[in-house]
Amino acid sequence: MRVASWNVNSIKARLPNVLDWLGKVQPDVLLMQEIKCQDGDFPALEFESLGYKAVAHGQKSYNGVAVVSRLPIQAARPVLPKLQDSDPDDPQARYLEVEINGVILGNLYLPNGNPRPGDKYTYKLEWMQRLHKHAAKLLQGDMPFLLAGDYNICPTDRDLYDPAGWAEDALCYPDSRKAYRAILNLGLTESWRALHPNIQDYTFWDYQAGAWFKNHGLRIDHFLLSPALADRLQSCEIDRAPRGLEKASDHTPIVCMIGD
DNA sequence: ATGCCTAGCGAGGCTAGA
Repeated sequence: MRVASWNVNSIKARLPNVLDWLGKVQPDVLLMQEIKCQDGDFPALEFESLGYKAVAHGQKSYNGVAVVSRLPIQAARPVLPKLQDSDPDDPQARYLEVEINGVILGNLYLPNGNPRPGDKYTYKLEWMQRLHKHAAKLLQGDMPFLLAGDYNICPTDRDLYDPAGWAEDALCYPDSRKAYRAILNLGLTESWRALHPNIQDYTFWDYQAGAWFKNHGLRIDHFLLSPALADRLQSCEIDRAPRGLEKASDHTPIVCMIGD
């Protein structure tokens, strides 16, 4: 099963690019983040014409996640559980979990968290606690799973072009990295780094200041695999090509090959 | 170092992203 993740930065603005890429790369499943539309406005028919069924969990203007799959989607759960039942519901559409081929795929758009400190950073850390708790629960179950998407976490100083300049940013700040490592330390495998221990690459380049041209990027999109799924991991590659096209998203796709 | 881009909303210049 070939599974890809891509923060598309608006599915309406990116539809031709995404459809072209699907036709070329032919993943079985694509997890998308920042679709920036409500469920009813998601262009499901265009994906169906390529043989992909779509499930969207969106909201007006911001955020939003969606899964398209050419394998049957056996279940879909558009919610990351709260820490406490008494906590208020999260109005932001950032998580959509599906079951495909006996695998749970959690598609996530983790909060950016800037400016830090502040309410947005507090929300980021709370959201990561929720993800941590949910990962621990999934590990107690029988199904292999992955948690993939835009983590808005740059795991180490090797994962960006200018560590000193970004040290205080919510993507790199020690508390952010610590919360991310705590999730990994439950026993999950970050697929790209596991297979590429010694190279530097990125998944995001800002639109501004010639960041793409200068290769000023960050690696913030990740696949975290449960132990059973990590055993089946065959490859994981960042596909830079879409970032260089016209009307590109500021993120580029990452693709995992999972054996049967 | 961040708003030099880009997108949404909606109709002018805000918010948001990383």
